[in-house]
Amino acid sequence: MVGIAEVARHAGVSTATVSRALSGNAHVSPATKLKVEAAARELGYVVSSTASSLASGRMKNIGVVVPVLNRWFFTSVVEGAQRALLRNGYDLTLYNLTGDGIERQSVFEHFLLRQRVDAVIAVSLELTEDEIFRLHALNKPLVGVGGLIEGVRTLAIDDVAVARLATEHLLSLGHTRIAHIGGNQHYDLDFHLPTNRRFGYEEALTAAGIPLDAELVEDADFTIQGGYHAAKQLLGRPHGRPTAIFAASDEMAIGSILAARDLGLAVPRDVSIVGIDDHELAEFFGLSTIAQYPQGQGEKAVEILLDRLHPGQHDQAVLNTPLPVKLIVRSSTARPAE
Amino acid sequence: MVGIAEVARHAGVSTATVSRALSGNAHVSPATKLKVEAAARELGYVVSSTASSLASGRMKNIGVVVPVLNRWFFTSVVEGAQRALLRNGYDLTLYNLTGDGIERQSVFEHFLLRQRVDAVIAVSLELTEDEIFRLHALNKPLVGVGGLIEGVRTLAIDDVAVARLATEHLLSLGHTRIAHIGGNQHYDLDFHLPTNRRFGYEEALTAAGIPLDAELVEDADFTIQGGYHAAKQLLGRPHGRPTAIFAASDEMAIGSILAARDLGLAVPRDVSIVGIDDHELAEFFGLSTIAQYPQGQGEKAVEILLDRLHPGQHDQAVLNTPLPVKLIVRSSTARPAE
DNA sequence: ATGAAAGCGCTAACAG
DNA sequence: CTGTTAGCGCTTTCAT
Repeated sequence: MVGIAEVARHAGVSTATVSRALSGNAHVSPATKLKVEAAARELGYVVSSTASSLASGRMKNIGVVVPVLNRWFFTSVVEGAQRALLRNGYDLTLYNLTGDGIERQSVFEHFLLRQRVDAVIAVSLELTEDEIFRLHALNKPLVGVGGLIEGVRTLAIDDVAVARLATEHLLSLGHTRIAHIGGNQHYDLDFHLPTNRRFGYEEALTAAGIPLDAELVEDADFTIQGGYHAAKQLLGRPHGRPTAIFAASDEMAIGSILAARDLGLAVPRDVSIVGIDDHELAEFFGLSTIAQYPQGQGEKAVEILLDRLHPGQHDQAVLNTPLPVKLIVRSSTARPAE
Repeated sequence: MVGIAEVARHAGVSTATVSRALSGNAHVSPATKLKVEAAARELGYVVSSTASSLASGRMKNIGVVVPVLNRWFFTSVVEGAQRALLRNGYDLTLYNLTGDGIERQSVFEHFLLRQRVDAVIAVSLELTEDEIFRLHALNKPLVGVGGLIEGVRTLAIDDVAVARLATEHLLSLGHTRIAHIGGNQHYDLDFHLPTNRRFGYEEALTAAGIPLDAELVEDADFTIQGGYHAAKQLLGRPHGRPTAIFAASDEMAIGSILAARDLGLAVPRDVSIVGIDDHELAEFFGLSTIAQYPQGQGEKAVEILLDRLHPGQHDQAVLNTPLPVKLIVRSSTARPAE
């Protein structure tokens, strides 16, 4: 393995200069910089990250903690974060907490502590007090995505507002019997998200002068299957079938579309359906939805972290932009039939 | 940050002994081992991975390279690998090659070279010669999952055999007009997989004495949407509609089920459909399929790598077991109507 | 079984 | 702007 000393010799400078020239952490005359870069390239030199980290205290690596990976939202956030990190020369160490609990515990008690990461992104984690304590004890920049963490800057769309918007879309079309499929209390990825979306739904109805009806609310687990079964309950009832459903996620909304079809109901003629996410399948199913952009959220989380790690090199305006959301009207929503 | 010296002082031993006691890399008397562990726990000592790596040359970290993350197969492999790694005290550094090409190049030319990983898992990558050369030049244990790499041990199901099995399932039910939806040549994640599955399909038909019919083969991109459109072509034709479809992936099979429904055809009465994967949605759609177990593939890849890193501590029998696959018959396949 | 001490390869004062 | 040099915190000979 070719080391810094060899590069220094070839370039006719000291190792310190090589380090400076290659890392850009100090001024080096353009001429020597070129010489050094040429020597490095020629020899195929790549800095040893362990040696560099040990000496500098910088890891050029950030940890991303997710509760599960196999969900569109989480993988999208990770993809976005990865892209932004790669651009900046950072590695991404993934910690997936799925499993029997031992994994989870060891991540917090061991893995995150061994000085491997400069910062961490916590995605939609519902954390215990102890876990939050441990995260803060790392004393490293920390940002949450999609789920709030006590005392931590978190990137998340305004769930109440988004749910209100989705419901208002249905109201504006003339619907008054609007059902809601939300998460149940035991949906453990994030406790508040389902509750907030339900609030938004209720707020919109109340503002429109429509009384709440507990019969029109079903719980599900944020999957297509869950949405399917919940929608069957809602749409299969003999009296007072809703003319529209607002599902708290696109996957549940897609399940609802499939349930309606299986019951012989046409979407949107017999029932309008709207979701939240703009999931990759939303377009295929013609689903009207409120888009959120998880890849962008992942990228932004990285930018915030890098700004804390290297202050002053980033555009504060960008860092403080609120997260975009957008109503996308496709063919799953329409005025109710007479 | 509490260091090894402090632990040594508390335990009344040398730093060398602490290192040995905690890493298990050499014999330490049970008594002192206990003392050291107690001191470490009490002080909340966790070894600095950078210092440890620099001194030992071991990173306790493996790199996982994927072409995209947001697909069931890839995330499943990563989840499996992650679990196995966590159990063994290893970190997982993720490299997602999705993007404009710069990312990809920098992963091979820079990231993998900086001595961060002890080994790498390459998932379903179609690599250029140069990339393969670079991977080998790392001189590190390397295993492929799902896509073969020149000169590298690769975990992959036997695509030809699996496709044959799926086709034979349909044949055994009495189908003779069996269509196939496979990947097109430009499906760039892995060039051979679609081809091999098509071979298996053709082999089974030929063995059954059924002539091949190019009209019954459609290309798609391995997505639900792609499968939907391909199936519409197949099932919408006025003459010679197939009575069964073998799709090279569950996502395409699910698309086919949706296409059949949209055409007013009942599954399996009017058309039988079988896929490959046992995707998380397969059960919901009642899809008959050949299951492969990507999580298990990820775990196994890790075990093979760890065996190379620490020879002799692993069960060779397990390492050499072929990858399991299994025909799962649900409600999307049946005898053809008279 | 344990201790002393020499690095691992690089970065960052400090000096010039 | 560049060179000299002292660590970064741990592992591993080499002794004992």
